[in-house]
This record gives sequence, structure tokens and C-alpha cells, in this order.
Amino acid sequence: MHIENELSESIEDYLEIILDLQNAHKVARSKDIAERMNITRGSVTGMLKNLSQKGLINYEPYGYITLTPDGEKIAREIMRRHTVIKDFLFRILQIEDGKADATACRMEHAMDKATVNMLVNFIDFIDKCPRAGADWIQEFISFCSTNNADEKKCMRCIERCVEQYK
Amino acid sequence: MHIENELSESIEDYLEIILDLQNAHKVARSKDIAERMNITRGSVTGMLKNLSQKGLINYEPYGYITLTPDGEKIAREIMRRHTVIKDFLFRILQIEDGKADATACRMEHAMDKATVNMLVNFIDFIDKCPRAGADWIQEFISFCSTNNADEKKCMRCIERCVEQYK
DNA sequence: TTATTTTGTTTGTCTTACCTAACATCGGCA
DNA sequence: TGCCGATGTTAGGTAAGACAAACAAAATAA
Repeated sequence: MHIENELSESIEDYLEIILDLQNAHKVARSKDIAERMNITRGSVTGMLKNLSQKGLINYEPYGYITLTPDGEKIAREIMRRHTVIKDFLFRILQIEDGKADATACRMEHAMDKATVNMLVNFIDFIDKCPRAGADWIQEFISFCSTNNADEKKCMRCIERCVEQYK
Repeated sequence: MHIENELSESIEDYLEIILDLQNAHKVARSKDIAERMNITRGSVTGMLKNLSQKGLINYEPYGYITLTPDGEKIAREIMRRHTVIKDFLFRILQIEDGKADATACRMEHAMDKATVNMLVNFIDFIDKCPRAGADWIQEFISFCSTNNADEKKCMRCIERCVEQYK
């Protein structure tokens, strides 16, 4: 692994997609990568050389495409970010599934590992803390429609929370 | 305002910075833009022509640089995203100030208006919901260090929450 | 008002990442 | 086994956005 660890968003996308294809079919194929990225096959070849030269994939012309250990490590991390961010957008922020996925796809390049780790902690906390949890998320949804916290509802909500915890 | 509304991240950054400079000094100067973006003055000139041609800034060679109404509208929206995202990273996720700012700077291009609106709602909900609030965020911080919810602490925490609400 | 420094612009080049179109190779089937 | 469609590669081109260095204008100082 080299010292300079800054990869372009494009490269991160390639690695993530190659990992996904590899998981599904053992190896990735140029054509499928092109399809997933909505680019032409010709463009893929260029990037494969680039990735290969960076030591991130195993690549021979006309041969199988697989991630090297270094490449896989990075790909897994990107995929993890994607999963975490999408979960937050979809399950907490109530963003519609497809859009949550597309947005996560962009956000994953903007957040570093440590920041995503804190997001993981936060989601975990919401799921485990008795003051939060699934019913609390439901309250958030209703808060969004009314856009303010109804005092009377709050009292009942807290009581339910206490009840539920016992 | 044109139909095609897709602006590059770079353009969004320029607009945001120009707005900020304009707020501070009435007009933006080429040199200051270059400084803020960490690029050379020569690069700025090219983009100014581009922005001007897109109707986003008022620009004459050697003249004052100001945002047009269209440009300002976009700049304000980007700045708003930045503020909201940074608030979330800093105040909720506990990311250190400088890093929260830098990360927000990248994330603001990945999240659209509607998604940021939901994030605003969520932060608002956390601040207003009696089950959440500042003390709950404190609990999150302690959750992060222990990395699990201590049952006994939970009971006391809920009691404090009820107490506090009365 | 002239001389000097600062600021802004121009020009030509580079890199990244894409495209199209022509060409090469592979793999299955007649 | 040899041909054909699918897949992969090459070559040349484009666009965005940056750089350096030379040049032009403006602002400041003398």
C-alpha cells in the first residue's frame, strides 16, 4: 500500500462496482462495469489499466478482472460507507429508497472513515437507546408533517417510552 | 433561469465563496477567490467568464464581481446546505470543528435540497423532542466511549428525561 | 505625475475521464 | 473447424478545470 491514499471519486466507484460484480460472479467483466457506470466499454479499458498500475486490480488484456487485496480493502470500505449512509437516509431521514441509494453513492466520497464511524455509532445509539428507537422515529415522521412538537402528544409519548422500557 | 440546472461542484464552490466575500466586502475580488479556493488567479479569470456567461455573476474585465439574482439564489442554497450539514456533523456527530467544516464542504454537493430539508427537520426534532435534546446528545457521547447502552444508566436517564419534561 | 507593487488577464500546456469508431480476440455453434 | 456475434482494445478527440509564465491594467507610493 502506498503512502498517498487519495483516490478520485471515479476510482472509488470502479472499485466498489468491481467488488459487487466479483461477489456476484467471481470475476468482473468489462462490459458489466461499463453498464453499471453508464459509460462505454472503451472508457473502462483505460481505467482498468490505471487501476492495475496502481496495484488495485489484477488485470491482463482479455483476462479476468479481480481485486487485489489492497483494492478489495478499499472497495469494502467504500461499500460499507455506502451501506451506512443509505441506511441513515432511508431508515432515519425517510428518503425514498432509490433516491437514498443514489445520494449515498455521492456522499460516500465526501465522508471519511472516521466520520462514517461516528454515523454508525449514532444510528446504533438511536436503535438501542430506549429514549429513541423505532417508535421515536415514527414520532419524527409525524413531527415532519405537523412540523412542531405537540405538547400533549409529548406527554403521552414519554409515558409510552417509560412503559415500553420496563 | 434556465431549464438545465445541473452545476458542477466547482461552480457551486465558486458561487458560495463569492457570496461569502460579497457579504464581507460588498464585492468579490479575483485574488480573494483564488486564495479561498487555493488555485491561481489565472484559473479564476476563466471561471468568472464561465459564470458570467451562465448569467450567475456580473463581470466585466477588471471590474467588480457580484452575484446576479440567479447566482445569489443558488449560492444561498449551497451555503444553507453547508451550514446545516456542518451543524449535524459538529453538534450531533461530534466531529471536530475544522473537519466538520471541510467535510460539509464536500457533502453539500452530494445532497439535494429535499434531502437537506429532511436533515433540517431531523436536527430540529432532536432539539425539540423531550425524548432527545441536549442531554440525550450527551448520552450519545458517553455511548460512544463505552459503545453500549448500560441498562442501569438507561433507567436513570429516562427518569431524568421525565423529570426534565415536567 | 511617474515608479513600483498589486491585481487581473492571456496563452499555451497538462491531467482526468469520458466519447466514437475502427479493429482484435474470444467463445459457441453450424 | 471455421465463422459470427459478443466482448475487449486502440486511437484519436473533447471538455472541464487546473497550472505557469508573460503581459496589462490599476492602485499605491514617492
